[in-house]
Amino acid sequence: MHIIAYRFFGEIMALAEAILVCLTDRPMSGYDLAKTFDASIGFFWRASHQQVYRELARLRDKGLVESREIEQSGRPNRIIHTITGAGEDVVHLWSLKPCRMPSVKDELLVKLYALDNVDIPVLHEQLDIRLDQHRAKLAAYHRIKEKFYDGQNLTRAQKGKLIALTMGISNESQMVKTLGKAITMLGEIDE
Amino acid sequence: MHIIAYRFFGEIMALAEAILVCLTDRPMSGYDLAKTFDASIGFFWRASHQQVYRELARLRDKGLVESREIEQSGRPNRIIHTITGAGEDVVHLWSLKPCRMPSVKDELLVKLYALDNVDIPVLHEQLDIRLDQHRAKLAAYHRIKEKFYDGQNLTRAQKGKLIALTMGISNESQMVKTLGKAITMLGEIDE
DNA sequence: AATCTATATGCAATTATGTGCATAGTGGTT
DNA sequence: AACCACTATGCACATAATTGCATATAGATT
Repeated sequence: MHIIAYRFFGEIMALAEAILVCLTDRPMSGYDLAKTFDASIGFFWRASHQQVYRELARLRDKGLVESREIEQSGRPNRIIHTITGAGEDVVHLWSLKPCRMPSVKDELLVKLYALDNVDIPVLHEQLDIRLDQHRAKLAAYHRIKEKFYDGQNLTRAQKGKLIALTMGISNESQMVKTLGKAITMLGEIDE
Repeated sequence: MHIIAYRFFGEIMALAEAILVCLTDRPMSGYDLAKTFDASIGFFWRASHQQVYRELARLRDKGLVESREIEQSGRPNRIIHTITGAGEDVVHLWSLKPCRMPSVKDELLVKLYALDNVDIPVLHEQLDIRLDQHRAKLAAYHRIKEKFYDGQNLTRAQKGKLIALTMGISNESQMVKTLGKAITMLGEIDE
């Protein structure tokens, strides 16, 4: 019966679950959520503010979150969303389902693959830019780790976030190394 | 004028470019392309066979590929697609455009992030499954590298594919290591 | 005085992706 | 003899994501 209910809610929509997960921590407005997706959980699942607002409307329609408006003067009223019992059930059922492999889509690698049809100096620049982006991401991860997860007495919830963050750090530092190698290899071709 | 032409063709559609890139190598049928997306170029840009056929129809409409039918008996006729001059121009213009960062979407990391709302033994299994998937991918990359790119006299086109493949190998072996570490960290929480 | 940044919400239109289905013969396995 | 995998193409529908826009005010900077 649970499974039928889950089917009814639609099969594959991990954005919904990512939002619900954020709301298990504390009730939030769409704006708060959008900021969260620009930072912490966004490291593992990217979403724009439009996506967040649209998904919140759907979650409200399905009764997975409850929303109440907070009066404000000067700016639009805040709408605070709270996860419901049904929402928590959905999160739990989702946690039991197998994970899909993340879908790979990297233009930079396609350009390397297509080296013979590509402007090489420009590609070189693009690799440098990407290297900087990964370095920046790595630095941001490190800052967060030191700020929030460097203590000894971490809750289980914090430990989970730390594991995810640690994976992010490993992957980013690997990307930095690998891009350096790719730039070297590309340089050797130029000669 | 070139830029206007490019705008006209639609801004961001790297699937189109990935297909065109494949066709610079040799003319191919949709079936061949779909297989290529299951293997080589698909390591860097995933696409299903439906996506490939749909995109081929669009490329034909825009005059970026030319298609001719080959009679076959027993099974549907093969339709062989050849890249046009306009198609080659699009590839070259695309190579000059900055690359977007690949969008991160990994359910497994979201589940780690959401550790407190997740079934831990099931998550453990899911991590093991993912580990196997990355090991399999790594093995596949190695097989291809040894089979096609281990010689000394590589063309420039082959060298590009080798760089991309090398990055793939680095990333996958990193994922294998990191997942191992994550599984260990998760185990320590159980205690 | 004008511009920029942050707060706060959301629609409309387009593009991209995924799922299920339909067709149809050949050759190999159980 | 029945079933499955491979070859080969593609439609229809549904869901997801991106881009551009729209509104509105406070406070800080130039």
